[in-house]
Amino acid sequence: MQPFRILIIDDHSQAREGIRDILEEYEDFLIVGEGKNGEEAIHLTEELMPDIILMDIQMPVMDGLEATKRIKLQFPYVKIVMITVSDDITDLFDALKKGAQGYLVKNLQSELWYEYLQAFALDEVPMSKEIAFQILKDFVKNKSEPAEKTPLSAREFEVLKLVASALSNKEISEKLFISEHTVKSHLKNILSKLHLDNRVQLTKYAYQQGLMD
Amino acid sequence: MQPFRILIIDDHSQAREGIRDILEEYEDFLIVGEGKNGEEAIHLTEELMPDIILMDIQMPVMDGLEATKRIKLQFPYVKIVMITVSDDITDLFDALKKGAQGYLVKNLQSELWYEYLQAFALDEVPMSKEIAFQILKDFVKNKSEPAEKTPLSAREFEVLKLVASALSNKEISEKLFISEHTVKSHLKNILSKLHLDNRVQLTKYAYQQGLMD
DNA sequence: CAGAAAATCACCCTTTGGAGTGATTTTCTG
DNA sequence: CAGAAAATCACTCCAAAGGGTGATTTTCTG
Repeated sequence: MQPFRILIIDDHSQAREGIRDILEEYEDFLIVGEGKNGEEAIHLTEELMPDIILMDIQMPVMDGLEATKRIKLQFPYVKIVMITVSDDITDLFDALKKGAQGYLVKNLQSELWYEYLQAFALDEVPMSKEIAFQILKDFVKNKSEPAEKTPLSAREFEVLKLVASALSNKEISEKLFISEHTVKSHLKNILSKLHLDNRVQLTKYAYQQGLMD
Repeated sequence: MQPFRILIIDDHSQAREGIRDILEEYEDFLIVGEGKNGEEAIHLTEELMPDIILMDIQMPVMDGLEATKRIKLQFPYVKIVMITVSDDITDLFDALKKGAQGYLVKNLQSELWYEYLQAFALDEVPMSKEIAFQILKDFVKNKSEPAEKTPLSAREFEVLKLVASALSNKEISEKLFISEHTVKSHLKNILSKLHLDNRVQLTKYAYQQGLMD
């Protein structure tokens, strides 16, 4: 089996080194190139045809989000994982909207990097449930008023998961010891926040985002 | 009190071993013989006079259903429990019609095997529909492999994927150039075949089974 | 070709879901 | 503590979904 060809894009050379050190330990990953901004990312992608691009979000010249959007337009089959320091969670949603398939926090332990990328390369995980959940939770905790992109509350997230588990409103109400009215109310808010129309779309969303087991 | 004398009939030696391993832990069960097809089952029954026969359904030479029918003709007081891998639900009903008093799914936890056989041997359980129903329900819930007997047609699979894409029946009907009635009809059949209740469960199923992109 | 299986459509009826609106209580947080 | 956010509940209305039953046409297959 051939190794997965990986391209690293980050403006900090130490960051690139760190990632390289982590991944070089594993034979099934081959780092085929490195770049330090979005423009280089595009050129290197054309040139090297990597399987996976690890892309920093904040970069000079052209940032990771813009580069992701353009690369996905030209090479939709390339997988792009955004990397970032753990603070700027909100950018993740933009990243996903622009076409990134995954998301990694820089200061993750190296084994987790490997585990995650391994699964990611094999299409097993769109984005791990834990990471997604963690991000959402952090997001709820840290961010207070992004006004436009309102995060789900913990309770709403709970309801979300039960809906996507294919429970009816009635079943959810019994499980949470609240009235069916309340479940409907939560669901209404969830759908509104996520810009979805019904529970089937929500279920699809939950699974695609890797929020479920 | 004497142990119950048990005869195991299964064409797979590992299966027999598995069952033996489970039952040997309990003193009130004694395995008096083993056979690998229906013919052997008949001979061994004449020879050994077991109290209970655990009989696989699918076997070469003579299958478990036929063997059950003949043995019950000759030795009506012998109790026969059909054992089977979890897939072939419909065969179980045939087994009951042919005279089997009970059945067990192979990949049941060992404690349940014991509990069930224990009750069975003591005539505490007249092999009622309750158990059948219970086991069926459990096993539909836990082990939801699509039954081989009823695979989805290509069209049904097409509808399945559209449903799990979160399209409404109306949208699906427009996409496929058929009436909404027909979509409902397909969906009804799909849900029935997969033992699901609604489109949300189907969506969950589709994603969990990796049927979606 | 004939029978079986699949696909198509129709109608009825009940349950569930979702939008809209509004209100009260609880919890969090500066 | 006070105000904000979240959680709770209630009610109406209409659309969507799903079960049951049955029928016709098309396609597959021995």
